[in-house]
Amino acid sequence: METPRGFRIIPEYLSPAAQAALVETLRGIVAQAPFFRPVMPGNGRPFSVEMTNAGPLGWVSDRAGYRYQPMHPVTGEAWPAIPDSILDAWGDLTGYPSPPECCLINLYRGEKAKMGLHRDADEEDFDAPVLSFSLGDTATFRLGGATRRGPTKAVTLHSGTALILGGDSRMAYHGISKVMPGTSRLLTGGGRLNLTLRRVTKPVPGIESPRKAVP
DNA sequence: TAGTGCCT
DNA sequence: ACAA
Repeated sequence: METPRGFRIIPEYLSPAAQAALVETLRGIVAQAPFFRPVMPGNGRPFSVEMTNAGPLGWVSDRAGYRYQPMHPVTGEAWPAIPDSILDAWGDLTGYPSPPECCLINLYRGEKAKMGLHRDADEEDFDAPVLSFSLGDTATFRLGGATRRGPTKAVTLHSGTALILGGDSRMAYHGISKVMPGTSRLLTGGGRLNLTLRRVTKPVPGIESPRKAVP
């Protein structure tokens, strides 16, 4: 298949030291917002991955549907803040003028943990790219096209790899078809973490919303 | 249809 | 393909 122009993959974007530091930060986030297992809308079938979020809005799924919401579905607490290092990476890699509002954290444990073909379509803003980072065990990512059926391309994601779905690939179907247990020692107890950053609401025109004051 | 489970 |  022809690779879309807005699709970018940056192997080793995060150094081993940066990965270790990020995992440490994520430990704090997970302590505040524990992983939960979402279920499918309607039939209530459980996901094979566990999830939590950081940022003003978190992505959740339950029998009622997919949505973004400001609180953890189990604890009712607000999501923790997105780490500064991740916000910096968003600016660096996307150049998008507004910050991401959701950092979805997916945990893949064991051979059965997968993510079927889907597309990120619950946002209001489809202009912003989707940025994601891989941590821990190596995985096979599949990139499809504009429909759920049709050919897909396999992309291997190692720990530290950054991936961007932007432009003509923003609405492409994609998923994780396989995770190879034991291929990384980054996470205690093994497994794979994926961080997905998204802008959810449309930025208000004229507001650049920098998070650091300009001296 | 962000699900599983066959089959080729 | 499935079946809600």
